[in-house]
Amino acid sequence: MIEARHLRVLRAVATTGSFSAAARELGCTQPAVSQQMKALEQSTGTPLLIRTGREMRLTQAGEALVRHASGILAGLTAAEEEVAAIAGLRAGRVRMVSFPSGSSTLVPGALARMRAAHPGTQISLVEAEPPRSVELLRDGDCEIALAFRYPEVPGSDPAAAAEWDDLVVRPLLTDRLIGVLPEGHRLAGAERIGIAELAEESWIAGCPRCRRHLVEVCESAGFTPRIDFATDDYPAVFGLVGAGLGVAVMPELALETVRPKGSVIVPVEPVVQREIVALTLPDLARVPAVAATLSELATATARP
Amino acid sequence: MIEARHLRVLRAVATTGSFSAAARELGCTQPAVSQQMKALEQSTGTPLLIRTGREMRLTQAGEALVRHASGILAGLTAAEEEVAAIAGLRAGRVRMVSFPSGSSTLVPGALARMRAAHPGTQISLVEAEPPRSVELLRDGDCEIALAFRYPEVPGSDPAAAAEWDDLVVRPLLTDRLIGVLPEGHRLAGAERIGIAELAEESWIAGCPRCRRHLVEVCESAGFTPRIDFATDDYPAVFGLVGAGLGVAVMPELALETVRPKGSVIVPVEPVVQREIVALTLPDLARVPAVAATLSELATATARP
DNA sequence: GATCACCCCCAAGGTGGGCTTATGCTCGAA
DNA sequence: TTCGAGCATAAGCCCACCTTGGGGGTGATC
Repeated sequence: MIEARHLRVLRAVATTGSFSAAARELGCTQPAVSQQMKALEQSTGTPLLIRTGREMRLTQAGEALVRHASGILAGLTAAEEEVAAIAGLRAGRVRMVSFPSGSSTLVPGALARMRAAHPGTQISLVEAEPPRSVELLRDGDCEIALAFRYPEVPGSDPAAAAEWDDLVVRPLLTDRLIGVLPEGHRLAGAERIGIAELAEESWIAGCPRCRRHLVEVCESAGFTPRIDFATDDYPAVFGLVGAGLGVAVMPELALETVRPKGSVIVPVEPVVQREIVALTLPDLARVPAVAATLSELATATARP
Repeated sequence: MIEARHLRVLRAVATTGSFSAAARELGCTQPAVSQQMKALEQSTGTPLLIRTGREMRLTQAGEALVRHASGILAGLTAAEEEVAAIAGLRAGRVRMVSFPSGSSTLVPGALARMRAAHPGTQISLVEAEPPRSVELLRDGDCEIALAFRYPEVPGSDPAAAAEWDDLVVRPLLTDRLIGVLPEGHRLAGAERIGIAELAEESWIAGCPRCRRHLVEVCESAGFTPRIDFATDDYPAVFGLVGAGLGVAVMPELALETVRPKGSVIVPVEPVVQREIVALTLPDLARVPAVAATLSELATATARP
């Protein structure tokens, strides 16, 4: 087995013409060069150098090795350079998956800053809801998944909390849920309302996880919500509420891109928060481009 | 510094998909693979593998390394193969230099056997007299030099004996010198003649070294030969002797290709022998193709 | 749902190789 | 002839690698 280190030494000996000069060029002592060449000749089984006292010449086998050495060492340095480019953020690809209201608000700024800071990196974004996005992450189809989670409601199934225990969970910000009522609702003018006050209302729920959490919160408040509609399209929620078909709770973050029409928003008690997090795999968290993107996401969402 | 061994392991991990399978393929234990990959990741400074519990995937940097690995490892195996071909006598070049009467007699058979036994080798031959041929050898312009030497005459300069003390000297055969007389010479019918009987003759000498030795031998026999002609062309020697211009001594080997015409050959006393040897450099003597050629020369000249 | 098999990581021990320093030898130049 | 340069060798130290043994986790199977 020829080692690349041996080829490097052999090439230095061939170009400089002596062991001592090669040692100086390689930054080691002359016996080190001497021993390496002896080891290389032993591993190849044939002499590579001719020591004539006057000068150091190559045998035919030595010439063959030197001829191959340039290509091999060039390949090695090219590989090192490419890896170093990825490690040094001069290259690298980050595929991000985000849930809809996150991609429209949190992500763009972070991506723009990432591109500006590290022009060589390629950041892509697709949208997917949390269960699917985590699946993409685990399957290797993305590097970062933006997801959200609700605080655990006492008495509910604790399985959800362990859902991401093998992932790196990086909290980005907490998003408060607010109530959405029709404009003419009896509580539309209230400063804040208790969620139990909406026990008799018809409810419009969001995605399955949001819906599940809504039920848990309502049940801990003493009632089971009557859910007539379920959609994770926020403009549709506003439309349904505005049409008087029910009430809803909605992440405050959604309001940054969707304007209520025919409905009013009211803070609800108890304060329900969802936490928006970035998820990645432990190994990926150490990939420079991924780490940098996570940092950009964190700073982009840091609001004092 | 990326090492070829690491690339080999990484490629095995990438193709097999697990450390254990790679270890089986490489013939080592699984912790060895694990440690090698850790070392490689540490030397590159970035994760290369994603351990998801289920399967082992490559990061982008890992993919880049594997992509380069094939070329690098192919280059290494190609280099090993070429060197192995030279070491295994499936390739290799031997440039031989011989003095004229050697090349016409000793060499052809040895070269033919060499070609037959190792068809991949390339044997070439050029002619040069000993001082020049040794120079070619020392300058790296040939691998084997055929030369001859005379036994040291007591009282003469011992420098000649040390001329080749840094070379590998492989004796091939000893060549007896015989006297050449004109057909009508008074001693032409003798069974053998003492060299002192030719003290008053006119002499025809050969190459400078032959001439020098002739003088030494004659002087130890009590006379100084009168040398009127000097040529190392044996047919010319026969011509000169046949024309009655003098007497000569000549290697018996020369008679194999040159037929005397107008002259007779007579053994002389004391028996003067020259030793024909193959010379090479110590390092070259260990080159397989050179060693094989030397063996062929030795067996070709072994006469029971 | 429990067990089994597989796979990976970690720690410890032993062995081997590589580098360095120091020394001797040879060769070529002044 | 002396001096400097260069290579080889030996001894010693240190690091790196490999192996063995044990533990934790996961997925499949009964």
